[in-house]
Amino acid sequence: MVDVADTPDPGGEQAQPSPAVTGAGVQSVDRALGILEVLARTGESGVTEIALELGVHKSTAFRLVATLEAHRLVEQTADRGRYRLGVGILRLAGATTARLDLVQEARPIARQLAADTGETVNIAVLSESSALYLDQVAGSSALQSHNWVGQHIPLHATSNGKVLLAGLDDDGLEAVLGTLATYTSRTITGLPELRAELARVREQGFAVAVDELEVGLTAVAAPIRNAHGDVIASMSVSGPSFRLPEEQVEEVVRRAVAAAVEVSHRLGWGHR
Amino acid sequence: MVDVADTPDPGGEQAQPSPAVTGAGVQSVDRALGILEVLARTGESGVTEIALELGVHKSTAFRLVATLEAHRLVEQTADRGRYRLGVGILRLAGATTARLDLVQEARPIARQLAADTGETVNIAVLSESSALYLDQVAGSSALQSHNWVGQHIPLHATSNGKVLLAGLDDDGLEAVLGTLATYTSRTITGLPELRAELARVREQGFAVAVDELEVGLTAVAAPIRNAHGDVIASMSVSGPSFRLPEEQVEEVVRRAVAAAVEVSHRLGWGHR
DNA sequence: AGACTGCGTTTCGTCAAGCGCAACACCGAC
DNA sequence: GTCGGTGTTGCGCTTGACGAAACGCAGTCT
Repeated sequence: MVDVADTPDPGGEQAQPSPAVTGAGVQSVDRALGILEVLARTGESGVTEIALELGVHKSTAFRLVATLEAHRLVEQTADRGRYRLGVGILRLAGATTARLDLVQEARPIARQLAADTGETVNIAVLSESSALYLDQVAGSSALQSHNWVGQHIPLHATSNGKVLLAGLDDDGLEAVLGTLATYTSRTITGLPELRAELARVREQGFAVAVDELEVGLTAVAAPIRNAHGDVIASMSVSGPSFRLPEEQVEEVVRRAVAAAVEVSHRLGWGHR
Repeated sequence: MVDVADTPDPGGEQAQPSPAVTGAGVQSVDRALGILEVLARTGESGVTEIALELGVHKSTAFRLVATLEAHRLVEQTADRGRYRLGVGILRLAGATTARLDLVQEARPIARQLAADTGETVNIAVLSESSALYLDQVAGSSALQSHNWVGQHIPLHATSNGKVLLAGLDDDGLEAVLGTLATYTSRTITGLPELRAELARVREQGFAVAVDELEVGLTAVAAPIRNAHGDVIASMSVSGPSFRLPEEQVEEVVRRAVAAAVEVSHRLGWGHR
């Protein structure tokens, strides 16, 4: 057919081989997924707002959103309203965690641990330079308490994070650690101090964080290992500091370590 | 050519048993989301398999998968391996659950249930070896029972409690159960009888309690589940026994179960 | 060993699918 | 009323996505 190259290639203007900053493959899909991320960040947005954020036209954003809506990944608040993430995400997330034998094996034990201690139990893995929470079992009260699943948490200021860091070698540590942000007066911000703390964690087989991420929040964590002995995840018990005084932390640590060991066994660690 | 979405029809797109993509919208996005659904169903698939399932060419499927991978929504098992859902899904889910509150999602449905039955509706969760009532919607009748919100109620003598217990495994059951106090002559006090009753509850998907906590008080309850299928709460309809004769209980049970299922769906429970 | 078959991956020319534009319906505020 | 804002919808044009075929690599059968 006609070669309507109105804008001919101006001489040697090679197309940049990697023009896409976002690592784009299929662009419309890329944009659609961008919409999901925008909604995850903002919680709720209108079509115009989304279009602005993505740098595309309103109508484009609308069509993408409509497609996402057909799959229940987003939903609109009113008949003529803004959009937010929908339940389809949750169904996919359920399938994601169901697939992870880690979560499968850990869940009953986590539940038992939560029942024994009366506090919230979390399971986290290392992901993209932070701790990603895979699963959570609420403790005594407040099943509606804040859900951390899917959240990214700083590594140096949490018991889970310290356990995960302690499982890395020096190279891995350097690759993962960024700047050590300060959250409270007790947050470990110096690299030497952190290394010392990690050595202690490695030696004693658990980590404790009191008021390091948030004042009044105490957490203990223990490593979960795979068949090779690598630390692949961390299991934590956390609650308000007043409910977890020092003498009780010992008992909680004992239970948490035992639970983590049990999960590790189920994953094939130290068999026979 | 194909008319894109003659009518958006946001309601009737379910129950397409064939893996064929749902249709309307931006085609490539539609296919990409189809891939997510395929992976959610199969747990793990190769490019060729996905392409076959979607009815597209291998290369097309690959490009879509690669785009999804760039956003961490899928990941491949090995360097040259199959694909499965990734952690990006969990991050999105975190943003979704952040706004999902059990009480908030359940209240409109509970209100409808109360209106339909004319009786009081309660929502309870497991907390510290008893049932904690989170919310209550009064029925239409003048005869009101007192407000139970915030109260801790014995697990073995209420319909809500039995539903919550039925959601536990044996270990959890043992951890939670104390002594089975006697409230009326119909209270279940023997552990074997309770186990049998819980098995029945588990099988039929609801619980009934007549005069077990208090003479003259009848209640039915159905489980509310999260995305993993765990029983996280229980929704009950309760009223004076004389207003809930046996033949009417059937109808109330049907409504209560339907309401609980609806709430579960809003919380991401699959299985339409 | 070698041929063969399967996989995931890459390249490339073609064409229709998706894009931006602009107009639309609708709502609330000045 | 007008204006500015929203989400929504046709419509041509072109860009971006598609399918066919080739490629590199691992197993596996002969």
